Amino acid sequence: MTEQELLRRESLQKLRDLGIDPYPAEMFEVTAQAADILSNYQEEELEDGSKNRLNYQDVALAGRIMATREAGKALFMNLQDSSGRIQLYLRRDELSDGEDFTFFDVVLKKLLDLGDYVGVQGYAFKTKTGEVSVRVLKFKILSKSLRPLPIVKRDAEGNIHDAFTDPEQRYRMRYVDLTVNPEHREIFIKRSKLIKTMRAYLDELGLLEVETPILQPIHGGAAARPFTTHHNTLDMKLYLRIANELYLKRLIVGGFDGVYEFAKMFRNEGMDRTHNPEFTALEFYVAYKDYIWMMGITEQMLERVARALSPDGSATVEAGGHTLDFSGPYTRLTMFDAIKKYTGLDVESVSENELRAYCSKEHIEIDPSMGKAKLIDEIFGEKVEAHLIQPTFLIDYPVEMSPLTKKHRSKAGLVERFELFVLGKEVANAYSELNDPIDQRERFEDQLQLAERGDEEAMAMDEDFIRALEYGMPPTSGIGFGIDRLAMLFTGQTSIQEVLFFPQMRPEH
RNA sequence: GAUCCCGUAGCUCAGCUGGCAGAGCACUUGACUUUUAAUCAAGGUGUCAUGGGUUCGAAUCCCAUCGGGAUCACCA
Repeated sequence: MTEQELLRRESLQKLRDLGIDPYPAEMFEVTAQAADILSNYQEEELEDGSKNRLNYQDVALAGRIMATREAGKALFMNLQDSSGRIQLYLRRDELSDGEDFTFFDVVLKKLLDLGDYVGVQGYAFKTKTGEVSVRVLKFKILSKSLRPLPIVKRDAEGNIHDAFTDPEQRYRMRYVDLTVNPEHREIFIKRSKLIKTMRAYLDELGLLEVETPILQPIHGGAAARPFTTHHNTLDMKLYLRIANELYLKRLIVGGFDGVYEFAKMFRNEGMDRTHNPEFTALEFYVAYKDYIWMMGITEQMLERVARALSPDGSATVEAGGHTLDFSGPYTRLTMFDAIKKYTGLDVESVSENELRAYCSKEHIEIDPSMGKAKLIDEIFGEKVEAHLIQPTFLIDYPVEMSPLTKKHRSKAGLVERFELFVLGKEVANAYSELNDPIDQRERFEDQLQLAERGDEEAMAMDEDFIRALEYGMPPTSGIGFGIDRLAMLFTGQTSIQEVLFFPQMRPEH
């Protein structure tokens, strides 16, 4: 243990010796928050120049002590609660029992440490320098802190000194990060608001929030490598879901007109600043709609999110050096037109071999297992994606890349699918869902062939899903949003770890 | 998975042409009844990530390992 930890344990024992419980059991009733008092405290000046305090004259607050400034027989502290920080002013004569100054001189000045949780009762006032503070008449220790917090100081110009910045420590000890870096709290509050706004919108649309299995016997609905686990009683292999799409569509088969799920997905793939092994998706499916309807819904929903998260209610977001405008309608570009626009290449009229030649010339990595559709996707990823800064719908994908999507109503070889790109990144993926069970079986069979060709991510046949479609699924449109990506976008973060409370880390020791 | 950078006090960091382990904040002791990066006086911080090597001597140079970050590859 370090010197400071030993000292804190000694303080703990001394408190007990004085008959003070450092971890009392009974609740402490809080009647006010720091931010409320700071923004709403009022006083009036009387004719004789004295002040008449108008509100918060009997308040109880609780939180952590984050700074102390001793001034002889007076003491200033900064108390931090979940709303912010407020200054406390304590006087020895007001916190002592007659001539016994033990509580002030020993407990408050010696045994109290930064980071301790305390509860105080008193009244709001303004100090000589004009700072709204709480004059403390009763003071109670609620929980003793045994480790020193990093001390982050902010000077009069707002410059931060000795910030707690090491990403490794911030992620491993997020509780410390959240305590000392209020700007990081804000990211998570915004994330929560993002999800709340989306949920409210979907509820208004009349969709039903549902939950579907995380442990799945077949990992369907996306192209990705799964985590595997084992159920002892059933003695069978199970997969952590890589997607929930096939389950949500079963619910549409079952007669729900619209369902949504905020779902943790698990993918056993690489980790970097935009990928965590577990991540959150919002998926929703609505009967009797198509992908064109879904584009309109997406525009409405994201515009509402942008306005809810921006301080002034505007639909624009500053991120990655751009001002992103989420008010619809967004640009709609077919995949082939997008490639033509940014490369001049007309992928529709060229052969697979010509595409291979183009990729070699442009140093785009390809392998023999790739078909024409995959080559087009590679070219798109290399040459187009990064240009799609403002929200853009990319529509009408080759059928081979989209085994769960309905064939295009008028364009042969394509499907009714769109992906939404913002800041060069995909944030949503939507289709008119394939509901023809015979076609769906053929698509799964094509996937099996891809698997035999060496594609590790090809989808597996799901007989029960086919059976469900055979009973009949209404025409349906569905979409999936990457919630972490959206959170990054709307909070201006470039690393997924900054929008996850507990990003995946290697073991510490 | 590959490449590069980083790891020194509780926190932020300096020290790296090899020669006694450093600063600010935090902490300890004392002064101060409206301070606020409080101030003033005095004081102690340590497995220099871990293990090995070179050397009279290693925080410093070399090798390996662990952890993190950035870039690339794969993916959402």
